[in-house]
Amino acid sequence: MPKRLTRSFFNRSVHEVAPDLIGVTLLFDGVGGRVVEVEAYHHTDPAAHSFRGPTDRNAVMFGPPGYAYVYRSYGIHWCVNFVCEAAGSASAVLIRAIEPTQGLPVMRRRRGLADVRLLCSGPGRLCEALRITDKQNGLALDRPPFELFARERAVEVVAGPRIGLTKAVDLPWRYGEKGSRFLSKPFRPPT
DNA sequence: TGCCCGATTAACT
DNA sequence: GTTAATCGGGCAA
Repeated sequence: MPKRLTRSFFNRSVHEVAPDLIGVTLLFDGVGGRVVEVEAYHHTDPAAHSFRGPTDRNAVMFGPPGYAYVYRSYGIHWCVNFVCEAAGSASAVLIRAIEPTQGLPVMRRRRGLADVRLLCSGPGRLCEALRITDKQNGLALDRPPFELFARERAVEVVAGPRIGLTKAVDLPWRYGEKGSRFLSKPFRPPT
């Protein structure tokens, strides 16, 4: 039986937590799968929502670690982050892609798609498949409806630049499972 | 109050 | 490769 992650998993540097999340199983109401792609954001990072200080929207990022920060992207999609480090450090990991393992029929229905590779391969896509919205903003990650299970086998993690940014575009703070078919975009192989 | 624009996605050419 | 969709946050005035 896989081991559940506790909230203390997140009470570390966001740059340790982010790669450690690859291979972790994330379920929401029993639906989800293995995390295969994430990005790290830190309050000193110009691309982070917390960079300019606390606001109504990013308040959860300034709270204690182990909670979900959900925001609206482009007025259309929802994206979910896991808050890390000590309260007030305002750092978080954006969950960008999941390899679906649990609840495939309901995810297909919500997404209106049959192709398993497109169900959760992107931050907006996975929130639609798991039905995560702003109603989940601020929820604890170690309590239902969230469930997190430690990885059961080793995974090979690769890093690269984050996606879709106009600031701090070169920081290599995107992490993913090497060779996964469920990434939102492939990682460029080292030259 | 007004204006610009984004941690995206899908549907184009 | 390019672009529309769509709207709240954040900042200037």
